[in-house]
Amino acid sequence: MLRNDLQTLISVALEALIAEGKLPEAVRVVPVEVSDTKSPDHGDFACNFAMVASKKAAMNPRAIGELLASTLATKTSVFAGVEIAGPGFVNLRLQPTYISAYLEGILQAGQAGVAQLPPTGEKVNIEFVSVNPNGPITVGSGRGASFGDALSRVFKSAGIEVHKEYYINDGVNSEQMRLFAESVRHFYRQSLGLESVFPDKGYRGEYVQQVAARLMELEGDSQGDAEASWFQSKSQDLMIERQRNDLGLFGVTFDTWFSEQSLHDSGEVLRCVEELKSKGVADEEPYRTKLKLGKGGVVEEVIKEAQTDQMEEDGDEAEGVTVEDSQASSTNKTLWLRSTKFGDDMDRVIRRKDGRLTYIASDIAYHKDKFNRPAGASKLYTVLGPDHHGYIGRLTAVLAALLRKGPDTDENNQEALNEAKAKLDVVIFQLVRFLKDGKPAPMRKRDGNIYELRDLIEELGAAAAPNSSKEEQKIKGRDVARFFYLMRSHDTAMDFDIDLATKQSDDNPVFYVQYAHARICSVIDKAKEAGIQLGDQVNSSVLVHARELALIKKILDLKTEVERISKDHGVHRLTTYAIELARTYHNFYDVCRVVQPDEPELSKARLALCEAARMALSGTLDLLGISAPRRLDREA
RNA sequence: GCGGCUGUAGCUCAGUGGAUAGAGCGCUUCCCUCCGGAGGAAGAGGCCGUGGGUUCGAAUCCCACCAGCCGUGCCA
Repeated sequence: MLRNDLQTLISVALEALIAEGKLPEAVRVVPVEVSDTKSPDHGDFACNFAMVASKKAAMNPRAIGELLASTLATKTSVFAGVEIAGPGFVNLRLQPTYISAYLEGILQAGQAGVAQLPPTGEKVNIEFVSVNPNGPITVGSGRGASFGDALSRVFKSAGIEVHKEYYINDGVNSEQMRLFAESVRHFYRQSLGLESVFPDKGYRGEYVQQVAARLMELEGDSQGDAEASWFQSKSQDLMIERQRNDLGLFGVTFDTWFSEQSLHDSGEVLRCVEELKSKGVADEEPYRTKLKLGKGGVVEEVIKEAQTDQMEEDGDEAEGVTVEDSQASSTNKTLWLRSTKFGDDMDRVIRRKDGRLTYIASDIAYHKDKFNRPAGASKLYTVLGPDHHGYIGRLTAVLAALLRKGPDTDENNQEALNEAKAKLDVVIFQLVRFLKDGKPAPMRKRDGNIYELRDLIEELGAAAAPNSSKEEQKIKGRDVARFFYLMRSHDTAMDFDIDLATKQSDDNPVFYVQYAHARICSVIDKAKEAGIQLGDQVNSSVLVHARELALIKKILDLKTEVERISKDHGVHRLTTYAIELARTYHNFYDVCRVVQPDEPELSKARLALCEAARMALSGTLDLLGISAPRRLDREA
């Protein structure tokens, strides 16, 4: 890459200066950074080394800059000029042919290589969406889905092996699932004309009735007297299938759909619980530790409270799972995970007095198991919505408890906690609000219906391509929805402006980017008609125009973006990059005519540049999970 | 009480500790002998919430405060 190559050149120059004794050894630890310049007056790139190293070298920054500049200036094939400016910037003005020569590398690497970094050997598991199997994928989950999927794509592009995972909360005795199943049962019986009472606090949404209708289709009318457990298992499967379809419509797929219940069935949960007991991080002593935390998470007070019967009623453990195993239910004591040893603000219940296990118990087994996908995974990412903020502490504590080695000492516990923090990254995305006619649109309606992701996709698709087929509308809707979700940092609350998203015109940034791609394709076609072909030998050195060079530099930036985003998860910057790349292309197009039959060499080189820009645009859109159409037609 | 997020142009928002803080929309102009005008160029518009600190240098990092959104405690 261009930037890396410049960094290397500077590092080599610095080494030479150190060897000659002109710079002290101490500056070796100062990192070399190459940054963009704001104004073309400052050259192509700038290096701030002189200012940063000034203190270490005990030298005036301009003096360091002079040394560096005069050394670099001898590389006349690379630099057209190296100047000191301002407080000590070394401004690098590159030879146009040095920049344009990079075009050949881009073309050789091809579409697959335009954003691809070499393998790092790192392996990660990323879990996202994971909504309960008692409802559809909502527009709220859409944010997590687009973010998690795009982040996975960026990881892969950054040379990291990725396993995408969806966790199904299908523990058999969850209260929510029971209610959901009874609601389905009610609608099923009702349609048979059987007597039925709608369950208290049951689910009324249209999708519940659709599940009942689908059951009728698949199983006929013979199940009117079937038990709730039958309905639970069947409706759950149908709901998961629907979730999978909706996510597929959105372009999101998973490598594994992992069943919570499978961990109970295999006995893995109980094995893990025993393991924690034998390690001494879980016990049945009748007390709970709570930490009163002050500012910055400092422990102000440790409260050790005796267990009362009332504690058993705590709401946060309400979604328990009954274990049929007699040995588990035979005990009459609460089993505590001493998570306060690992940074949690209170101990958590693993198993209640009556033998029911809480979801913490499954989380323990699940997190242990996750490291197997991909085999030897070194890091787990969990993408959660804004209401799950409280999970960070307890999930980290769960993992730390698993990882703890040696006896129960503060040092060992702290070390385990540090390791857990390094291996588990819980990424919380913030709230998304939908605006329609300038007003917030309700996510959950009074009649029990839910604003579903599939509704959003259809709505956006129909607006973007009113005369197209349903299939094309779905693609359009998906493209617009994903782009809008990803325009803002996952870390900040966003407004999704449906009115703007439904515009098929200038204002809509998705089409601005896709238009640039379509425009390039059109130019390539036109060139072909004029007898100028891609794939011919290209002399890139004829590309010396400022707009041509700016475009090449912008294309090369894609890998820099990928590398950075793989570290800080700022996926939204890809949308900014896509817009900037499109703009840089339009700038080029406006001034540099590609197809010029009387200038065959220049035409070929510019055509090659068009293809490189096309690959970069297409590659960026692919990272976002958005299509790169060859044509874009405005519809009435 | 504790935690998270936000505060940048009239509006919606970008912004890697760096030089004169950017884009889109809106507003005022301009560019089709033309490869797709869903395009391009120019202009007006800013105490970067407030006050301290760190730094050669802060919209960016740290602390305090103000305002807003969201989550979640304790008193049991």
